[in-house]
Amino acid sequence: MKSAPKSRTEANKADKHARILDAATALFAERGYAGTAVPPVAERARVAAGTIYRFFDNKEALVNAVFRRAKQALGEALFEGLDLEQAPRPLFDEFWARLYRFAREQPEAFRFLELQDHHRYLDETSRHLERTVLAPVAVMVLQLRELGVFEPALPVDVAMAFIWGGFVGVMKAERDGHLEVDQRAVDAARDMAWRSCARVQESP
Amino acid sequence: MKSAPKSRTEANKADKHARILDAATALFAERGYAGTAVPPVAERARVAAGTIYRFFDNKEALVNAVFRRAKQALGEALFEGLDLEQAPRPLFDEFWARLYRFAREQPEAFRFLELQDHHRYLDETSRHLERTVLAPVAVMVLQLRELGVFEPALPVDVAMAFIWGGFVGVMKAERDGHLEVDQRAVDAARDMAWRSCARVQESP
Amino acid sequence: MKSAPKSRTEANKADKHARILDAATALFAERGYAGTAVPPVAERARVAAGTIYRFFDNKEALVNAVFRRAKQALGEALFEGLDLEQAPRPLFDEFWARLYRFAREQPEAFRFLELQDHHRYLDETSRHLERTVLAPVAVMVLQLRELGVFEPALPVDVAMAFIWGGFVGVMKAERDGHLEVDQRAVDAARDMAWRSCARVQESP
Amino acid sequence: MKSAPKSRTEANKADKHARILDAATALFAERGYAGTAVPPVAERARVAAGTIYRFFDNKEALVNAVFRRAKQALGEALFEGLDLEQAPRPLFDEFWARLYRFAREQPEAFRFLELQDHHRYLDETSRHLERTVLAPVAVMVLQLRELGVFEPALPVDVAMAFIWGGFVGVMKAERDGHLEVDQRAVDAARDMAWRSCARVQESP
DNA sequence: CATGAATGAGAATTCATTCAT
DNA sequence: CATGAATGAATTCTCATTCAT
Repeated sequence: MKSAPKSRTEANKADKHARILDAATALFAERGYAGTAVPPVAERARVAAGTIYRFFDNKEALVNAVFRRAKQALGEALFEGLDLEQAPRPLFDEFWARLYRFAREQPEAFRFLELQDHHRYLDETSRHLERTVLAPVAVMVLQLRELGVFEPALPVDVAMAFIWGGFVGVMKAERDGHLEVDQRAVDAARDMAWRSCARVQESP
Repeated sequence: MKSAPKSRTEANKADKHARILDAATALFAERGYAGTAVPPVAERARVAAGTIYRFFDNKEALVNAVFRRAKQALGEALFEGLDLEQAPRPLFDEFWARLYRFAREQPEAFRFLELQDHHRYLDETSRHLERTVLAPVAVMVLQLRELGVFEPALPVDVAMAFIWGGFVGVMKAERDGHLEVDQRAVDAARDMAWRSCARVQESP
Repeated sequence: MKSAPKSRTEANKADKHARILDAATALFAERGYAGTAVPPVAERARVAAGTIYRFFDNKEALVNAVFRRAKQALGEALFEGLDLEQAPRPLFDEFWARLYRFAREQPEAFRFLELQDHHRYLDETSRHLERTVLAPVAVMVLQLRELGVFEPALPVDVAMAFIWGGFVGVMKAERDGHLEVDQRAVDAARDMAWRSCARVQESP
Repeated sequence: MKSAPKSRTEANKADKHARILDAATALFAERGYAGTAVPPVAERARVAAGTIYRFFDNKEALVNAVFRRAKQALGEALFEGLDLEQAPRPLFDEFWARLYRFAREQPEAFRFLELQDHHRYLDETSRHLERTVLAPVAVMVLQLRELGVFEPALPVDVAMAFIWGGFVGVMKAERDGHLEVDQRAVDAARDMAWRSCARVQESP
């Protein structure tokens, strides 16, 4: 539990840090890492350009910080307080709802995470986070397969990549104007995701 | 079929044009649009930097040309000579095989198309192409739905976005080292894609 | 003799002032004026960056203060309590020993004084000091010349410049790794300096 | 032997390279390395700022190039065509005259070489040059000592450092306004240098 | 007074584009 | 036409100085 803000100064400092990350997330999401200059980030964060370098060693450190915060936020949005004891389908539905909520509530972080032009600038810590944050999904998929709910031959890694990609594809299609993602569309995508994994009923 | 080369000069010219597009595709795919400088493109294409500007007005025109060629190549790879009269599942399997072959044979074009940091630089012609190239897929999905092979409630646009996204997700996972895409994985992904759309068998 | 410290506060203040000058001398000596940033000076002096500006108007004023203190320390080291009544050679030897002691005991001040990249920032007072501190040496040289110990045709200003330069050259050669300055080397240099001025014995 | 200029373009290129080195030498000599910004160098060389980076990787590479050219020019000025068979004193006088001519004809290179604030940026090649260029002087001093012209106890390295330092001290005193270096002064300094090394005549 | 976070002008460097050859 | 050296605006980053706390 965070204690009350220590002082105006410290609160302010944390604030600036967050404002810089917010601004960078939004601009990186919009224009890509290489396409974003530092001064616009500063301007959006309402700080001077030099201030960014008080918080981050360089642009690369900044993009790593943005990445980590976004990835961690995703992990929390997906798993914090998630009741793993539910029945498979309700569990899957809640997972999907959380995914969608994240994409809606933190669209910039979500979009940033899909982007790829910063991948070459991620350091080892970030790459490690990349690998771990979605690990619980792997466990879920594995269990559902063991339970006979999912296809027995379903490769876990392929399933995760396919479903995540499918969700991203739907959100991207919306951004590109090919699609409007309303509740009906989200539900349709969720059902596709489910069916893509679910064990096919044998006709008796 | 292309007509015979008019003259050594013209052949040479066409060659340079292609080399520039090849080089730009590869570098854009690797580093993103903003992350790629023009001189390295020239070097890789074995032409002088100035020569690029004889063929393309500026870097933006170049990326549009790259995009169009890649998108068109995708369209051709997917649909050229495709026998639409096949039974649904074989048709789907062939479609998937073609998709995979494109990703393997033209990895740079494929990767470039997934990238997003050039989207803001695409002109109207390119955006139009974006919308039309995959239109035949929409037709396919629609027909399969009408035939009762696909879920009757399946929204065509969501289905396309989801499946394309799923495929991209799998290929991306491979590039990110999360996955090795061998024939088994491709088939697994294909089956997921099919199941995600296929009408669920009612237990009688 | 300094009067007793007025109060804890004032003593503290004088202390900070001295620490800042020490830090600045060391860093200017090491990296040059333009190559030294102010914050590292503050850090080394264990004060805040802003504090430096309570004592000195700006970086230029700081370097002038550093220069004056160093130059004055040199003057004191060379002449304080020097017995001018000694015979010429012992006097010269003591002068040389003092010079060497200064270079060893206050290496940073000594090195700073040789450096030249701050000269353009010196103000009139500093430049005046530059001219006066070594004035006693001129007197010494002049007297020795009058006494017939030094060459009658020896130009005083050339002699001073040459000998000072020679000493600096030897210390610099040590810093550059061309030379190790032990007692033997110091003595050799002293003898060179003496001979360079001393009246040549006519062979009878 | 250099062949005639290959083409206007190549001549121009070599020209720019030289102009940049000239400008950098002058400005580094005047303001020091850290005190000199790149654009003024470009302006003085009548090229664009970016052009400097076509010839030199960065400012550090530039200062190394400046150093090498200056040091080599010094070596050539001192030793090219020098008749080592002359009698000791004439040889020494010619050496001194060459030293003085270099200081007068290439004052910026000479002053640059005395400066110290670029030493930390010199690379191994430059440092090596530093050590080798004046090696012939060591040989000269050694021989004169063997011949009994110089003091038998004279340490060669100290002698070189002292004499070089003495000469530099005289030229620096002129620049600082303490002295006017005319022929009489140069000769006086030369005689000091000679005496500083020469074997003292024993009174019989 | 002392602090040190913040500033923003200015530094080094890159790169899209031009143009003399 | 093709070239690639040259350009200079724009980019990343630094640092002397200020000022709220």
